[in-house]
Amino acid sequence: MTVNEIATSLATTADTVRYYTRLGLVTPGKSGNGYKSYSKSDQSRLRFILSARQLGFSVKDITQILQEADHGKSACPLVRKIIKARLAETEKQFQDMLQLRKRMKSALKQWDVMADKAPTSHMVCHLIENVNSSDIGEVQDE
Amino acid sequence: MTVNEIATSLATTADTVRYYTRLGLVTPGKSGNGYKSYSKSDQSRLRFILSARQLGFSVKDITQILQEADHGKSACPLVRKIIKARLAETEKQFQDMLQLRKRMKSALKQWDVMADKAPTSHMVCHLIENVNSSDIGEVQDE
DNA sequence: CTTGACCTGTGAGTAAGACACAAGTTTACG
DNA sequence: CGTAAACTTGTGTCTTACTCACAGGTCAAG
Repeated sequence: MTVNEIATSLATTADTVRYYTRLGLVTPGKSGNGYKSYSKSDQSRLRFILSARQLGFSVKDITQILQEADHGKSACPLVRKIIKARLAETEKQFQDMLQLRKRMKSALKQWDVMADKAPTSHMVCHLIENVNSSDIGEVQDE
Repeated sequence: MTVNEIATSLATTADTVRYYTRLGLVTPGKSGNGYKSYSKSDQSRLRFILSARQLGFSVKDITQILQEADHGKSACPLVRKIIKARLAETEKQFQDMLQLRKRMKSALKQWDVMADKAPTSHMVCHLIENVNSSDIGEVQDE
């Protein structure tokens, strides 16, 4: 299969397949014309990669996992370990994003009743500089 | 003030201040020794930048806003416009992250009762390849 | 034989800094 | 006064996971 064929068969883009190929995660053969030729097992491998990405594994994680598997070891213990770390990260990012969303919504609300003003030397935009962080629920240190 | 002084006064890092300086968002003077010298108004400007970042504005957004303000125009209309766009983006990312978290949690749960297996030519790690995506679509949080 | 659609590899661009490095400067101390 | 530690400077590279651009090779149709 050519790049485009395999990409569409996996519902991804040719560029993405080329990217993983470039990193050496898949190693297609060459057909007579010099084009890369992807086999069924390349397809399995790519399917694995795409599934793992969907689960929040980084490409680096996947590289590691694939290396284990290529040495004949079971990658499962590593997979279990990594996903726990990634889940914790995602949880953190999730909370951060929740906070950000809260700040943004609160700001928009406050701004509804505020006028536009011209900038001064010590204030660029009073909307931003005067955002009421106690409303926003932000915790300042010191 | 030196880079470190202003950075700590704003609870950020010297590298971040240098980054914004590099982009030309602040233009400190030089003191005799060639070190950059940040003034009170540089400090105001940096405070504005950091506040805007906290509200989800990109550095590019901020560059634009600062340009308006430097031409003496009120940046408020632009600020209002941009934050709406950013809030929509954040909302999208938030939903995406919610989905990801759901997938991750569901996978972890499924894997609890699954054994480790060695890889085969058509399967790298059955944990990932056998994740039941229909389950994933309907899992509830608890 | 030409046209246009496909393919190739490589190089650069993205966001927002973090980190490295060589070199100049200031401060403290013996 | 010498020097070593602890600062500072600019510049350049690294990160993620692709995405796009480019110059050129290959192939099927007319």
